[in-house]
Amino acid sequence: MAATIRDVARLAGVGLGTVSRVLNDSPLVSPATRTRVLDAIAELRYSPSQIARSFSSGKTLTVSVIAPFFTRPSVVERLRGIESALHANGYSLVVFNVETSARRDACLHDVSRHDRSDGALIISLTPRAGEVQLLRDAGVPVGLIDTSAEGMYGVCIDDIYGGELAVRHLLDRGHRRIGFLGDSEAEVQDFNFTSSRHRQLGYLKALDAADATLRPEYQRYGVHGRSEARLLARELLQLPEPPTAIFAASDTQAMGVLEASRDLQLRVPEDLSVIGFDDIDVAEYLGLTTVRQPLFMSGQRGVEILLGLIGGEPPDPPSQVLPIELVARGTTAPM
Amino acid sequence: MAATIRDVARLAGVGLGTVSRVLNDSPLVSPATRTRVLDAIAELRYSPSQIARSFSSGKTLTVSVIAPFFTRPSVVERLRGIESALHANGYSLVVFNVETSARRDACLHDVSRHDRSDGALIISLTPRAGEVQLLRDAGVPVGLIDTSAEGMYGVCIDDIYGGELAVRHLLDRGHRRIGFLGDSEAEVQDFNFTSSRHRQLGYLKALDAADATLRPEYQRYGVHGRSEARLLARELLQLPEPPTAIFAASDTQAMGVLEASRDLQLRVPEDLSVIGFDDIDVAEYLGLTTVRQPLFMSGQRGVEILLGLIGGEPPDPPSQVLPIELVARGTTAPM
DNA sequence: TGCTACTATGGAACCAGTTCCAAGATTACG
DNA sequence: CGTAATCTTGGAACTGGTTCCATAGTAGCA
Repeated sequence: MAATIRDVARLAGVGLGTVSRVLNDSPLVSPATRTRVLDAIAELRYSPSQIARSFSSGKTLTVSVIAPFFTRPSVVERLRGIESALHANGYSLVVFNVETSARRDACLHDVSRHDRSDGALIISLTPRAGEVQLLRDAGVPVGLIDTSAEGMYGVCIDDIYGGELAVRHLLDRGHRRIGFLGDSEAEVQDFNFTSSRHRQLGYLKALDAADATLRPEYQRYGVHGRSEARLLARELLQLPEPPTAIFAASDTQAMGVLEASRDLQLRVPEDLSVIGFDDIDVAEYLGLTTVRQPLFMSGQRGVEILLGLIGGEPPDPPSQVLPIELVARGTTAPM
Repeated sequence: MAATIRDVARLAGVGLGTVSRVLNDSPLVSPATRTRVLDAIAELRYSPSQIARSFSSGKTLTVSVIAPFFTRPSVVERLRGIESALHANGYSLVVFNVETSARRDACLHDVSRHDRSDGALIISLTPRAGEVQLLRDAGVPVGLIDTSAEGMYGVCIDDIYGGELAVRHLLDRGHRRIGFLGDSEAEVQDFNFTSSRHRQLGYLKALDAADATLRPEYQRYGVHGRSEARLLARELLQLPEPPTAIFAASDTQAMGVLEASRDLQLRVPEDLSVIGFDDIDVAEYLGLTTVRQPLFMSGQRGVEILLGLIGGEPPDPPSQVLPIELVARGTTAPM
């Protein structure tokens, strides 16, 4: 049986409280006593029970992270930022991977039960009005990453502006027939993802500002993934009057577009310009032009915000907007 | 203030034990009483404190996962398998990302403090003899994934055989000048990674069996990563008598080799055959020939083993070896 | 009817820490 | 030297569950 704080107290010949004080680095212990206690701790190879500690103090030093499809490169990179910042602050992270809408709802609901963790970070999933209310009522500290919601705190980017940035890059190079490829309606609804839609809004806005004709058939939606995007892109490229450039709502989907152009023997960027979003690791390898967002940093900032909330300080401003930038590589060219 | 089990007992007009029994689905409660308790629970919107529960029962329903470089695609895929299996069994996972040897040692040591979790899964990091002893003494259930150690339990693959498989594939296609590209000595030492070395042993074994001359200059080592591999591959390919095929110890490193051949205007597979290891997601996209190992399944199996251990049943056999297979794609061809 | 066996229930004790109050020891200072 | 202020210290009470023992109630059976 492992030693308890009482065993230590007995061996050191001091009281319970004194041992607790030593453990918590309280200044209210004389050096001599402290030494005696530390010796006893070493002798008994005592290590305090974290569970008992959490139980009595009410702090778990743990944060829950709800991440949709955590194998997606962009999500992984955010998680790395989160882990790094949490670890630096002595916190652990519990990961919940959301791959179905049922799990999404369950996770958001469970978070409000405020138990095993001191707070939660939610990646990319936008809480609906009712859920926001639930979370607020429960009083759980929550930080949003890659999304925002009325009355909640977090970090995000301006996806609309990002979409504009991408499409303006294409317009500037003389493209007028520009396709868009984004997430399926079902996915957007089920998970309440917002970024694909916002990026599309930016696309529409940029086209509008340039007086380019909008063609509904140039906008395609499919389940997020390379192979789905490949099929959609093939459809786009086989239209009677195919687009000369395609803006994919994510780098992963842009990879599907590249595959499709390979399938159809189209050269990129000579016959087709392709631009993605996120600047995930492989984008550089592929020479993919894309809109870069600070993924790692989003995780770090999310943690800062959340730890602030846990400490009782609401961040100001409530929602930080991180900078994004266009990274021009080899998959886009003038017409 | 949240309601406690005592509030529920009072409202339902029953004893503490009875409420606890209802919560734990004990059959020793009459239907009428159960209903009364459930009503009280609903009325108070009571939800049991997980921490208190863990504290008093000694079970945390949580598992720690120690993962080196958890952004590497292969690791992420294993994590997904782990999360999926843990969630199916009502467990949560706490992730520790190891990116330095100091953290590796700290994590392995912390696990033995058996506290916040019921057990641990260790990915790819082989415990050293002293660490094995420490873990055994601490009595913490531990499952190893992608590695094995004397007296410990887990799942792995036969990396030596995998290396042979890869090299035989090249030999069969007439290649005799075959390079190998693996992890740096420093990395292997610091983290005690074994797979790169084992794959190299398979490489040596296959070459030996084929009476192909071994050339020390054909074997290069560098920090795991695409750009490092790219540099090493460039060195290999600029030798007076360059290899006609390269076996990279991982798909990520194989991508570096592909970059290097692009740099040097070498066509793959016409001028150079390239084979990787793991069959990560992008391998298919790149048409990379590789040795596939069941990553997702390794996570699942690891969880099965660990939960068995937690339940008191040592797995038989102690170490499972998962099947691997060669996936021939477009980056390898006959000379 | 009386005795046994089993079901249902209440609640004290326990898990291992933290917190805080009371009290003893020591120091400062007039 | 006495008194107040400050520093140390001990330990009871508390956190919110689970467990288990004692007991009341009930059914079964001769």
